Amino acid sequence: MTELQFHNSLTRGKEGFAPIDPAHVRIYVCGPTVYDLAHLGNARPVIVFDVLARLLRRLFPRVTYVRNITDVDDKINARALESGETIEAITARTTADFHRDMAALGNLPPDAEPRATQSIAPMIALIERLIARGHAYVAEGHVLFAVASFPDYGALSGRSTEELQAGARVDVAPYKRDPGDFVLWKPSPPELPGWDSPWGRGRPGWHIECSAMSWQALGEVFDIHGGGHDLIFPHHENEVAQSRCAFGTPVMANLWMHNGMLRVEGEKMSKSLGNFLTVRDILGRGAWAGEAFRLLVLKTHYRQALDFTFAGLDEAKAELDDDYAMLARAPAAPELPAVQAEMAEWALEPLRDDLNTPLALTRLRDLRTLENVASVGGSATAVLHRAGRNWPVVPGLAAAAFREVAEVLGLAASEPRRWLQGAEDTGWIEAAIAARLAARRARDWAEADRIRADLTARGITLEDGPQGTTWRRA
RNA sequence: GGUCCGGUGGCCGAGUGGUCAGGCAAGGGUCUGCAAAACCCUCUACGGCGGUUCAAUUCCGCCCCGGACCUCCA
Repeated sequence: MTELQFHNSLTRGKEGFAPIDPAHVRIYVCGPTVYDLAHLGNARPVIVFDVLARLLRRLFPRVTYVRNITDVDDKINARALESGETIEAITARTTADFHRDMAALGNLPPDAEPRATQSIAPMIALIERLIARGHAYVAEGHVLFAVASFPDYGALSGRSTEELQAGARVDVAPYKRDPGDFVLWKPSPPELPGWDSPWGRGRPGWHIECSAMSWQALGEVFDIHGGGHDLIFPHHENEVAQSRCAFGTPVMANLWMHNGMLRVEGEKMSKSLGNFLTVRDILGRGAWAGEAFRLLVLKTHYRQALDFTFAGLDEAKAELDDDYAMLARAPAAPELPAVQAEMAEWALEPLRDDLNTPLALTRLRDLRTLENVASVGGSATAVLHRAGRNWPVVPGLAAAAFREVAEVLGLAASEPRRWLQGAEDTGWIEAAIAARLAARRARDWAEADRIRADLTARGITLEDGPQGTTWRRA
């Protein structure tokens, strides 16, 4: 059995994973800023860490997965100013949209979803602690983190303080002691959201919320912190500085996992390029699109850059069609729990090695082939050779293992018939099939073929099998 | 410019110091009244140049190409 190991951004290498509390794994992932519909780049970390959470739940007695909602941010303020909609309305609507979109991509909700606006008190407590310990200072109504007070600053992103200073932009606020110092708290004018604080009415800086919310939900030090690769600097670097300095701990989280960026048709996704795609845009292509996108994402290792293409989305749909066709014809699982468990473990094993979903998917496809061989006919030799096992080829067995593995990946969650045939009224199709059956019994092949051609023209594919004729939408 | 990550067959995409990735597409076959599905076969690649090694796509160096980040709201 492969040791459970993950790539740690902190050490830039793979490490064996052992939770601080073996009975309880604690994960924090940076969630969305709710000012607009989720785009494809937002969806990737949600899918990746959903699979991670599902895997860990299978391996450990208890998992707490926390993903925040950032509902105080200047992007939100700007949006409210230009649209006239209230901040509360924007964040409430966008949060609901986010939940709906993520569910449509097959993601389970996190165990806790704290909101920044409901975590102001712990943020203030944290900032007070940082000031008391000499890691933060007040200047012109702002509270700033003093980078120079934290020797390990830059360790996560792999930058020295000198490099950071050299890279500092020209406009450094004059009240900063050091160009790298960042805002913990800033003053708010009356027209912007604000909370009373020891430093006057104000609002939090970007980074402090995650330190506060992870602390509240998971404690001073926890197991895994995740997010997009672009968050390593400055966001995560600053989180680490805040949390470690506030609590005097050697780490904030033991393991830092970052997913690669998503591109669209070979280009960076941006509004100016006109290739900005929201999750909604994808979902609008059909009932199949959410799951197909999920598969597309999982086909690439999470740390690699992912190039989204519509051709790739269609290919993912075609693969799911075949998965569901197999599931639809597979009989109930035979009573061979030990073999079934072995098959599932074999397919799931790559996930233990830094969440290698592409390899797990390859093995999932091998389980599909195994089931097809068992229930339709063919040779299992190649698959059994790859697996290095001599599993019995019994109808229903590999399909049961397939379902088990697919559940960890959050795939194949739909009812097969529904996926293949849709939800609309299908009486006319059944009638046509009956008419064709009558023609075939009468050996009237011309009429039988005419009926099939007619159905084909309407996007219905017929499949004659030993149990009669079934159909699916093309 | 700095730091980091990549370059695999028509496309996507794992992995490995030497005997199999896989998927999609394409071609051929088995099966089928004809089909579809399924299964089988074919297509045998690892950016360039050096180096280490009995052996490198896999390790090392250099180069080329691509991408990410380089802060407090552009």
